[in-house]
Amino acid sequence: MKKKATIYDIAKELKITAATVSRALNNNPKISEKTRKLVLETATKLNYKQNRLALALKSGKSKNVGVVVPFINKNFFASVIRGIEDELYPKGFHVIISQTHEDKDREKKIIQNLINAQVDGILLSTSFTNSNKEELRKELKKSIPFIFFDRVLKYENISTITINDYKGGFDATEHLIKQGCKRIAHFSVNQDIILYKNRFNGYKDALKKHGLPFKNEYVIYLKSDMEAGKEAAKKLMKLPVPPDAIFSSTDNGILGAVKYLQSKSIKIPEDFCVIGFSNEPFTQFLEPAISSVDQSPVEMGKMAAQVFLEQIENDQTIMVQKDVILPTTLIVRKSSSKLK
Amino acid sequence: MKKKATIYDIAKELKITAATVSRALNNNPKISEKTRKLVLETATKLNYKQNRLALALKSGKSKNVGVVVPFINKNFFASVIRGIEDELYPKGFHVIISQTHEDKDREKKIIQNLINAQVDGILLSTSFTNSNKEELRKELKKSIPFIFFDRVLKYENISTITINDYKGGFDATEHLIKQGCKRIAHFSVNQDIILYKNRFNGYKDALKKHGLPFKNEYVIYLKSDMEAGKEAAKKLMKLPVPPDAIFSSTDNGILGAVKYLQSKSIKIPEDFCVIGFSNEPFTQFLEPAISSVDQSPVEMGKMAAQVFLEQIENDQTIMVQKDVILPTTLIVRKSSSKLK
DNA sequence: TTGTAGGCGTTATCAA
DNA sequence: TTGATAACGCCTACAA
Repeated sequence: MKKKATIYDIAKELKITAATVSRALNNNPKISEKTRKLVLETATKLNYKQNRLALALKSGKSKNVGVVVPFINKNFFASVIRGIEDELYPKGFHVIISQTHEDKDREKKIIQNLINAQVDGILLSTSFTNSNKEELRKELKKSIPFIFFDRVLKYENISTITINDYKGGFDATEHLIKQGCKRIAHFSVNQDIILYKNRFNGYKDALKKHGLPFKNEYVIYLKSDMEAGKEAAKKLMKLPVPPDAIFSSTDNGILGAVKYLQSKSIKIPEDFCVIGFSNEPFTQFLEPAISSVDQSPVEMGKMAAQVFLEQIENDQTIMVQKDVILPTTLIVRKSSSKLK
Repeated sequence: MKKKATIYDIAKELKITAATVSRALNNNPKISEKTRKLVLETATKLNYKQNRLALALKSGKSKNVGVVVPFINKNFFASVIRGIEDELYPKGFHVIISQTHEDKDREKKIIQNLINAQVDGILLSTSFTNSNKEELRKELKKSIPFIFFDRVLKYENISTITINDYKGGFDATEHLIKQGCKRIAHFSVNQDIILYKNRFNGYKDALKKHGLPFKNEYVIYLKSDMEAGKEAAKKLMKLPVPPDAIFSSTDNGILGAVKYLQSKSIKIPEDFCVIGFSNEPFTQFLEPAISSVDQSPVEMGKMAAQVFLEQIENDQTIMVQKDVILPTTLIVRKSSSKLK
């Protein structure tokens, strides 16, 4: 358990000074080949490793970025992080992850902690609702780039990466209409999170475009889990005029609905069409396979990382806001394929 | 984009010295109430944040830990990381994640990078095979704790967290036998990864215990994906005497097998029983729901974190090796429920 | 080409 | 109770 070697150890060994060692290690041109070679040899001999902490303190750049998500063990977020890490690792950045547990206070604390740790930027998908927007603003008035992805809040000078939730909702709904569905219900979630509102608006506008009436009783707000989906489907099917299709803003919700409908021997897609959102892995394995809207989460992560890198590079200039909207892809599977 | 405040800024503001400010901020008893209050007020006024980097350099403790996995967007690893972060965050640690992409060279480099970044410990699930054991040893001879989880290599003084893969394999196989299956096949993976070998051995011993013959042609080595599972099942069913059950070391493998069997109108579980390993979320949603062996990945992460914390605390004493073996849980679902 | 010296932000030791 | 100073490991003017 011996102490780690420093440039001073190398210097002492060679009877030169630490500055020279530093230069040799950093390929500084102003140094003789002999010394460079000698230093390099001694470095490996002593098993020297550069202390990134010292460098970070000196340079003011930690080469760490913070990524903040509600939970990491959710396929969507894990995939975004995959994209971020894939993109940032080759540039020498380390990715620090933190989970908010959907807790506002925890989120705030996490952001402060990351700032204290001198991360070079923070990429986050918020648990905050708009009501907390003002409170969060203070934290964001820092000298590092913040980038929101997926669950975003709009602030001046803060970049965002989202998917086109509106179009995703619109396309999914229009697809159901084109399959001949006439009474399309919608599962939504907390409207404080803007992306759910956007999907909802896409749904409404698709109905309008095709002359279908919007009915309040066909819209249900539920948590994103299977049990809630079952309950919601049950409620819908008890209506005097039940729907003949559901567009759900979450795959978990539609999963519950499918299970409920199957338990009532309602045939999908013949009698009832469904489509979810997120294209979770399980949707393709079910029988029937469930149509869904793909969000390409890995791409989202890469894009967030790229925007971050851009902002880092232009640090001389003004921090420029950039709002990237990624396209969605409608994945049509059996659950909504009524027509041949 | 103003510069961050330091304790010197506070000191200057109050016409005292930085040392005093430091003491006030750290609740050092040797300080007057007045000064403490004044410092605290000025700190918030100037929006002072402690620079963890400087502290880390000074103390030699970065309060960061590295977590190394093949890919983060795989449910199992994401869940382990969830457990790790949940456990470590309250203790003030940040979790840095890196992905090896199953690439040995990349893994080695990642470990070096993390050490350079002065992490206080590294928790990893390796991509190395035993053939690379010696090469990796050098990296591990450092002054920080290393902890292997799930995919482990055994070294002296390095702790490991695994599940009881042997018993998981044994229980799964025995369960199939008790359901009346007589010709049980096995899907395995790369035998260089010890956990697959252990599951395999559990399978063999269960057969032996119940007097069933072990047949080499019933064992197939495949990659963990659906397509490979389909192929493997096809191969098995073309045998002169095809099996009547499969115990697979991966859920993805068994998923492919189920799809193939269903395409051939073979009834599960009536005519054929299957059981997987890992209890991936999708297994419970399929029709039929697939039996599997649960590995409680979140628990594994928590345990890995706890072992790390123990080793950090005892840093005065010898680093003591600890091999934790977590229990598996057999999850019986329809796919292997032949008996009523 | 190499050495000297200062500083990044903290804390700890010793003096006052 | 407070101040002065050194140290953590590295880099970079500036000087030699």
